[in-house]
Amino acid sequence: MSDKTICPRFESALDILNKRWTGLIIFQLLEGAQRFSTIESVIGISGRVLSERLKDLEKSGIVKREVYNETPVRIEYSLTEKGRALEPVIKSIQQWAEGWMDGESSAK
Amino acid sequence: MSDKTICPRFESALDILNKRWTGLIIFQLLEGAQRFSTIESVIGISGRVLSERLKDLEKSGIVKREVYNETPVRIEYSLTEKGRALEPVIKSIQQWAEGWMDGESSAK
DNA sequence: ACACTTAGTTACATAAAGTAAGTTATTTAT
DNA sequence: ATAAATAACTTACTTTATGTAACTAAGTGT
Repeated sequence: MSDKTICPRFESALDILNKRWTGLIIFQLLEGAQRFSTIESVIGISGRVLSERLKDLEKSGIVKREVYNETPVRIEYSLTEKGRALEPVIKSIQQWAEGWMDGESSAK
Repeated sequence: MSDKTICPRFESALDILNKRWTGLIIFQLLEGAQRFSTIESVIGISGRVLSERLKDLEKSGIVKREVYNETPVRIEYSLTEKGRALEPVIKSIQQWAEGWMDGESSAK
């Protein structure tokens, strides 16, 4: 009731995007549908958190989960239209990174 | 030595941007230089974390800290050129948010 | 001396993320 | 038939990050 918020939509967008790993997951899925274990090993996230993030992203309509009954089962995650609409965001971060980051040294 | 990274610059950019509060702090500073207590109350971050974030952002050259010896002392934080270069990123998030988020319901 | 203001910091509590082993279901190997 | 393998998770437990609230330092005003 006293939650003053400077820009509600922007802030709820950040609630999603500003979580650890979300950016990389979306970046990775922009390459196309991928399975759990691929994402896990490519971006180096733990299975526990990847599972959690994918559920969050599915719930917010950014990611779609599809089951293929092959053997062993294949489950693929891909971006929805809403998710693909994030491409300009990712691209703008990339452009900034190319212009201003020096690959090596950084915060951490 | 085994840290496979899909895009080093992009990932180090995310190391900074993808931290909680960083997006909002930059959004807020795009309005102009501001003091600690203003940022703290406007975005609703705790002093402990704000202090930590501002130091990180200063270290990565995104934010500049300036001391004015008035009384009581006034300290202003503002964006450097590198920081202002993030405006397109913030704008693209805003555009996405306007097109795809519905102000209210969202991931918690 | 005492209170007030800004800009922090410190100590402690809670929440989020990392690690590694376990689960379920199905298939292939022995 | 039993054992091992694989994918996609989940569970239990540890470590790290964030939140809360009280406290410090320096300068002014009363």
